[in-house]
Amino acid sequence: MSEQLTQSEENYIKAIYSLQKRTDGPVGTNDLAEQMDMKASSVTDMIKRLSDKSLIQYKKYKGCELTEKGMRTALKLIRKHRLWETFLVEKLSFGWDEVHEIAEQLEHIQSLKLTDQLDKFLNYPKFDPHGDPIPNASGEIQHREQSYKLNELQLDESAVVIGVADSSASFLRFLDRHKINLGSSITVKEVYEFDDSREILIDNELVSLSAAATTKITVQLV
Amino acid sequence: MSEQLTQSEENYIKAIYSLQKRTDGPVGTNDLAEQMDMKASSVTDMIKRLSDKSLIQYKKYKGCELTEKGMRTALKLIRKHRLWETFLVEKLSFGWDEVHEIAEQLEHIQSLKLTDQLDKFLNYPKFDPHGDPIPNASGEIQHREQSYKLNELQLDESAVVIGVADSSASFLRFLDRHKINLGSSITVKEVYEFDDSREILIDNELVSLSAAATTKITVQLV
DNA sequence: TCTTTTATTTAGTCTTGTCTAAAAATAAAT
DNA sequence: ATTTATTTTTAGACAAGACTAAATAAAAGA
Repeated sequence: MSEQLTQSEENYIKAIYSLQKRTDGPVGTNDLAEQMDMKASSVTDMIKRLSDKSLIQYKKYKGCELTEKGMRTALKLIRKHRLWETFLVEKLSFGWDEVHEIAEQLEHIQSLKLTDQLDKFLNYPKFDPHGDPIPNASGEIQHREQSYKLNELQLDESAVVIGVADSSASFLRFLDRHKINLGSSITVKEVYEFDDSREILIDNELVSLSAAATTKITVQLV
Repeated sequence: MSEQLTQSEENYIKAIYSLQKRTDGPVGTNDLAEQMDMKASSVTDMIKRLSDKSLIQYKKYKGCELTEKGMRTALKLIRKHRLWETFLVEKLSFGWDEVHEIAEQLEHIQSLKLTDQLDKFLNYPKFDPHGDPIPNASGEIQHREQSYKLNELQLDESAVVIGVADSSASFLRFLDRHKINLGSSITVKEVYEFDDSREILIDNELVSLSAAATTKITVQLV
C-alpha cells in the first residue's frame, strides 16, 4: 500500500503540513527551507521527489501543497509524535519541555501495530501534554470547543489551561517554574492596561504574567 | 563524549559483537558480510570507517575486533534493544515473535535518559522476553547460573524454561502453539533413544518435542 | 614449493540528500 | 512598462553507504 518513506521525506511532509495549516495555501520553497533549516536548492530537490511519489502537488515557481495521500501521511506522523510525547510524560515522567526532541526520533518508527497498541496502552488520549489534539487511527482530529489566549481574558474571568502556542524548551520551563500546567485552573485578578500584563491566581498563588507570556497560553472558559 | 553514530554504523557494531562472542577472535570480512546481508566490499568500506573512529581494531586481511569503546557501544545497543523488547511484550502485549523487528528500530533512538527511564519503568528487568540478559546502565551483564539445553535432560528431571537459542519467528510461534513460555515449568516424561525426541509435561499437558526443538530450548534445573 | 582456491581489498559507479554558485522566473517599485 | 529585487530553479560538487567487477593477498592442496 504505502511505500516506505525515508526519515528525511517524512520530516519534509510534516513541515509542509504545519506551514500549510498556518498560512492556508501553497507553501513557498523559501519558507519551507527556513522551517527545515536547509537551503532552498535542497528543498527544490526534495519537493520533486515528493511530487513524484504524489505526496504533494507541485507547479514550478508556484509552491506546493499536500495531496490527500500526503495529508494522511502527515496525520500519521503527528499521531505518532503526540502519542510518544504523551507516553514520555505520563509513563516515563519526563517534563513537557524535554519530550519534543525524542518524539521527533520516535515518530519515524515503522509499525502500525506499535502505534495502535501504544494508543491503547495510554487509554486513547485525545490531547498530548502540550494540549494539541492527537489524531485517531483513522486520522480524525478531535477539535476543541471555543478557546482563548490568556491575554483575551478580562478581570475576574476563570478558565482552565488547555495548551500552549510555543513549545520552546525555554517557555515550557518558564511555565513549570510558575507551576502552570495543562489542566491548571486560573482566574484573572488584575489587568494592567499600560503593558497588558496580568495578575493571575493559580493554586491559591498570585503570579504576574507579561503579555508576551499570556498570548502563548491557550485556555478554555469555565 | 561519544560522537553520534549512524544507524548503519550501529548495526555493524552489533553484528561484530555477536560474531565475536560466537567465535571468540577476530571477525572475518565475509562472515560479517553474510551476517549483515551485504557484499564484502561494502563491509571493507565500513570497517575502515569504524576503525577510524577507533570502535574496532583492524589489520588488513586480518579481520576486526571491537575495542573497549566499541564494546561499550555494543552493550548500550543491546541494552536498548532488550529493554524495548521487554516493554513491547510486557506493556504493549506483543507476542515474543513479533518484537525483534521493531526493537531493531527502537534501539537506535538517542537519549540516555529515555533508556534509563524505560529501565526504571520496567522495574530494572534482568532478562528480556527471550531469556537473554539485559546489560545494566554500566554495561554489566548478569550471568545465569548453570543452564542446559532441554535435550540434555534425562527422564524425570524437572526444569524451568529460561531462554531460547533460536529467535526466528517460526520457532517462537511453534513454542507459542505448544504453550511453552519463559518461566514454564517442565518435566521430562519419556526419552526416545531412536531419534532423541522427548515427551514433556508442561502445565499438566504432555507434548512431544523433536531433538531439533529441544536443542533450542534453554532451561535451568529446579 | 608451486598452484589453485578462497578471502579480502581496490577501483569505479550509483543514489540519497545535502551544499554553493549561477541562471531564470516572478514580484515589486519607480 | 521597464528596471530592480526577490524567489525559485538549475548545474555541478561532495559525503555516506551501497553495489559490481577486477586485482591482490592468504590459505589449502598437490
